[in-house]
Amino acid sequence: MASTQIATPQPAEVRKQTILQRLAEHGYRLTATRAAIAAAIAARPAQFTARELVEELEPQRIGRATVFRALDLLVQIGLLERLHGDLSCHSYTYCAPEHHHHLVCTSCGGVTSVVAGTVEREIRNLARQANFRPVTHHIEIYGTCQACQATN
Amino acid sequence: MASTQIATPQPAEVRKQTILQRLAEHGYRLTATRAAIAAAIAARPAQFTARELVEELEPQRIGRATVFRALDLLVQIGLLERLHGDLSCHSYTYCAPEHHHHLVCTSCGGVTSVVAGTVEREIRNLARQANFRPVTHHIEIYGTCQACQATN
DNA sequence: CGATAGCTGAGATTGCGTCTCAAGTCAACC
DNA sequence: GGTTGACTTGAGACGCAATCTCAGCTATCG
Repeated sequence: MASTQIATPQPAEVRKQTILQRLAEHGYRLTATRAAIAAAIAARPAQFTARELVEELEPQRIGRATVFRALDLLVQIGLLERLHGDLSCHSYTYCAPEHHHHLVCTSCGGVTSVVAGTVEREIRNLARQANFRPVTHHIEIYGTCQACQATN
Repeated sequence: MASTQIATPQPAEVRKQTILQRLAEHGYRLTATRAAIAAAIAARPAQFTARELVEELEPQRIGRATVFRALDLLVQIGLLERLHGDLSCHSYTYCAPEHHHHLVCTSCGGVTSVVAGTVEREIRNLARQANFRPVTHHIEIYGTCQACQATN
């Protein structure tokens, strides 16, 4: 097994079903509202903000509070992750539950997840040299994805 | 030169002077208000929030807006950096302008800056494998610093 | 010293995110 | 197939950080 894996994105329908299944597994009820939220999240190509989701779902009479509750739930379950862009506070991205990092394209906004064993090892080395006991870490790499490199 | 360097903190007075000098270099005026803000920032041991700074400076009749303007300025110049804790949105930390990463102690809140050549290299490798052209990246490592390990 | 561009503070304003609570709905159990 | 109880929801109020505005002030330069 290579130390670096690039996650292949799932189609929207699969993602929606995954979200609903995971909610059920964790003992949450399957409601029409949650299905609508799951569909909206699954349909988004990459990262999105809470605000966007709220605006998209408002015409369907789904309240702000409900959207925020659902986002929190999904972050907790591990199906969404918060990203920390420098400008707007945080955005969310759908992702697999294992530990991984993000390649964020500043041109198209696309997010690719990678599992990076080598980097993990170096992080641990680094912390040890500073007598620091690492618990968790965030790595976000900003740049240009292959598709956007081609079009520019 | 080792690939990993742990930055040694400067005394507060030096930091304050550095801030004022940098502002002048960038063509900004040196005012009593900015000196007070610089002193307040320099006196803080580690990371701090905008709110803390505002509260500290309010009794001196320094307005909210002014503090935020100063923070933005210093981030732009590269003397402050925004950190992204998971809970409260962002906090600031004083830091040297070169590229580096942070070891954030979740117990005492202390921030240590490290320059990590090896990790940088692995990041580039990782991006190359994904056909991604990296421009910048953030690495934040959360855990327990040496002092806090001892007291627990 | 005088002019002016930059800086400042107070308060209004915006907007994200949270809280509350009554009403609605799912799911388990009979 | 009903009943029950706990979970879920929407609307609006709310709290709070951050931004905006604008009139007055001041550092800097000539």
